[in-house]
Amino acid sequence: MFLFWKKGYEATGVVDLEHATGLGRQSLYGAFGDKRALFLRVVERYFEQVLKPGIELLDAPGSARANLEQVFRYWEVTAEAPEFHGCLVGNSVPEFGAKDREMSDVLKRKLELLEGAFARALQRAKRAGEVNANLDARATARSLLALAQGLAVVARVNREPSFVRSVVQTARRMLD
Amino acid sequence: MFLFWKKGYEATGVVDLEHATGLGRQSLYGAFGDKRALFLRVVERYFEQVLKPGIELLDAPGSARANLEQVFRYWEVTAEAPEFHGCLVGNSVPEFGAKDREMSDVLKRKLELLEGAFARALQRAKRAGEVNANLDARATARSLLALAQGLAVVARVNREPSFVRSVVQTARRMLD
DNA sequence: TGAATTATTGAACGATTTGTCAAGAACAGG
DNA sequence: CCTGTTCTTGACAAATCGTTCAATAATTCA
Repeated sequence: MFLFWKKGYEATGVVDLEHATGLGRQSLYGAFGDKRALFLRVVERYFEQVLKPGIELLDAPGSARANLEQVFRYWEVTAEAPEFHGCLVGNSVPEFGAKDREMSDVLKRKLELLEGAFARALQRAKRAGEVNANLDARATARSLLALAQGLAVVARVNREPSFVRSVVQTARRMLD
Repeated sequence: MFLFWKKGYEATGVVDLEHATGLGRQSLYGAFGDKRALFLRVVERYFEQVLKPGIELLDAPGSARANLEQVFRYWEVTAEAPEFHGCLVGNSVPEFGAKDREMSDVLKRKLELLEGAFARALQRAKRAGEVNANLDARATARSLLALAQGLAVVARVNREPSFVRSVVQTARRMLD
């Protein structure tokens, strides 16, 4: 998973995958079919291990606003980490967007699930009076998604921690 | 330029470049050196033709707030266009981020120039009382950059015009 | 016009790509 | 212990990658 995450789909060769997994070639192809199918599994794995915990955190009972704040803090610690490779889903969008509609749809669905979780948390925070009452939950959820994806892209080249903090600060301001 | 923009660096072969430019192979290599050098030229060209006009628009005299609004409208029309391929710079970040620091620095500089233009416009709008007086120009500029890059990524798979409009609406709200 | 330089063309290069084949190792059940 | 199945290993095949070579065409300049 980390190979695809770090280097992207095309730049990762099957020989790299062999070294990373320890499996031989025939085992890889026997188990997954081909490279593309393996990548699909990796996307699912990435969603389960990275995005889904965030979604569950947003849906966790208690203060939705506090949940959102925790997600923002998660953005900070990951994007400031010395080895940050953005979001596997977002990284893959440009790579498949022009030539693989099915893959694009898979990626799109993952982003939609994240957007939905943001929207639910915002709606819940709104009802609890934890965020601005005039806030458009749907539009804000979409913007938080875009902000996160943009942060994932820009923070890969701009390594200043202050950059990440500026963006996260704005994310917080969006709720008030 | 459009080939790299649409398909990315690795996915674009030199045979594609021949067909796109009409030039023969030796001519391409004689004129640019190699594929990577050609891509560097393409990035410069993209900056001149796409990003720089936006920067100049932000720096244009008159109402800075109006200039910002015009940029937001530009986001809308481009991201909603039937053939939208995101931002060449942002698309390239994941592709080079893990293996080509020099290229990453080039991409980083392009994003910084955009961020700087946002910051100047925001500062100017602040002095003119066209935006919230408590606004942190630097942080907001960084966030507008991230929002734009995120929009460029997500809007490639989520083709609903309402998505783009939601994000742009939030960008406007960030100024108040 | 003639000679020298530049530009273009098609073929070929070596390296690397994904995917497959076939032989051998480990293991299962009877 | 022997046979049949599964798994692993390395080599191989076909295609494509970026790049270069060699020959031809075009152009420039005296």
